[in-house]
Amino acid sequence: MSAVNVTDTREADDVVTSATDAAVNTISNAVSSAAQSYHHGDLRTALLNAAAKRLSEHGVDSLSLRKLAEDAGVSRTAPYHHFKDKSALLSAIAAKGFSDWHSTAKRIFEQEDKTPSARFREFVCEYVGYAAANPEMYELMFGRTIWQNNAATGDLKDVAFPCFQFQVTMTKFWQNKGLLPDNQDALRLAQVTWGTLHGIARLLIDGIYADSSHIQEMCDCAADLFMQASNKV
Amino acid sequence: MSAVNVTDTREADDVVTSATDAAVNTISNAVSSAAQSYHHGDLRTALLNAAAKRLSEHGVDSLSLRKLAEDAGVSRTAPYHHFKDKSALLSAIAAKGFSDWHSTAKRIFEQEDKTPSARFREFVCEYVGYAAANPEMYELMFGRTIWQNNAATGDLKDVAFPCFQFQVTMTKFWQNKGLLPDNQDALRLAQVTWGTLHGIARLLIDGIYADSSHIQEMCDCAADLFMQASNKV
DNA sequence: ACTTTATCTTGACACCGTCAACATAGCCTT
DNA sequence: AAGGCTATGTTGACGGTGTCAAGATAAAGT
Repeated sequence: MSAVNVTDTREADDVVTSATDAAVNTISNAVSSAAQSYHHGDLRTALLNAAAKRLSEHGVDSLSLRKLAEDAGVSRTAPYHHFKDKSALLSAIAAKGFSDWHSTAKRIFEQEDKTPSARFREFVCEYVGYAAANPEMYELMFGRTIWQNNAATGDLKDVAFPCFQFQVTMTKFWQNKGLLPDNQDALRLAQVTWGTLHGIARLLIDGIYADSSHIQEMCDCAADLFMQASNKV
Repeated sequence: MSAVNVTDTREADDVVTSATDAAVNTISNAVSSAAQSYHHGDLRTALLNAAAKRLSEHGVDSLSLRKLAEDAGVSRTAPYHHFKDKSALLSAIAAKGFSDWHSTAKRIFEQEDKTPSARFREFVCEYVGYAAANPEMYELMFGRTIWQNNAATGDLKDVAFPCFQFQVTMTKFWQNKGLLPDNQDALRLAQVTWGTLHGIARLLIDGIYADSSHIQEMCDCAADLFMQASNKV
């Protein structure tokens, strides 16, 4: 009865292919661990992958748990065994984004062969460029969807805060190198410089009074502005 | 049959108060023009008022057409006779926000009795202060909800663009007064300075690595930064 | 072998935006 | 004044959403 029941519930409308599917499963199980038996095998990552795909292709707004479940070939409520709710799933995606960005930032910052000034300029461009190139991911990472009401998961904070903190570290370095004014508190200055990049990114992403064809000019202008401010009178 | 039908559909469960309601209507009609007859009288503004209230109290996310309709004492689909869709209603609210902000900005900018420097500093504080004091309205005005996919109404653009343009006008003025570096293109500089304010505002509103207790310090830091940049070497 | 536990399933509920079809009432024309 | 036009209201219905509850299944531990 049990075997019949499985076929009934999952493939009642397609008995022919079920045998084939089973065979494929055996192979793909060994290779990619993507099972199609009653228990999925690695639904969590399957959901995250599907979400990342949908996110970049159709935007954060059209991300529904039900669609993701369908993508993963699983019933609507299955995701709830891996994520507390939708917000938790979004947080998990954003966490990966922060992790990636943190690496990128570090890589740029630690290029010993380039002058601090060049690295600073590159960082500005890369930041805005990343946002413009991955608008939906940026929106998710730095948008209210996740952060409002302190809805962020503990896991997310664990990844995001070091990322924020790094901004302060870099700011201090640039202050020491004379690229940024050292008559300002490092934390405030970090908030303001980051705010500038964040603001430009958001204006670009949301299409408010800024066009992607002007990214380079805007970044240059911002970098000039900051570095000019450090040239004492 | 018609009178009976009205009572049936609208107050079938409360025949007792219907007479009282009618009496009240006669009065309130003369005074506040808020009718409760079959035709509401001024549903459009009633909806906008209800929306503004809900917006500030419960946030943009919990704004549903159905709730607004209920607030206005009207059926779910009635709003569709006044707004094409939900987005149009949100645009209308945002339009009022832009109109208000534009006035505020002008008022600050045109204070002849204060020095340009003082006005600049005040503008920075007022901008961020407005955002922090009206987070939901700010989110609506400058958030992706309205602007993404070029979904903004023509009416909205008509109000918002002059508001954006004013930012450039002010920037030029401050450049002329030597408060902002004049070796930068006014449009770019306006985008960057505005971006800074926008970014700070968003970080504050979304609660990302910035706390409302530091608003003043952050504004001062930003203003210092910009004005320092104009002091040539 | 038995039980526990993790995982997945269907069913159900309360929302939501929106369309279609119909009802009402105020206004305009004749 | 009578009759129709149009603006504005109404209910009904559809497909979509997140989420809970209760039951089915399989794997893992005893």
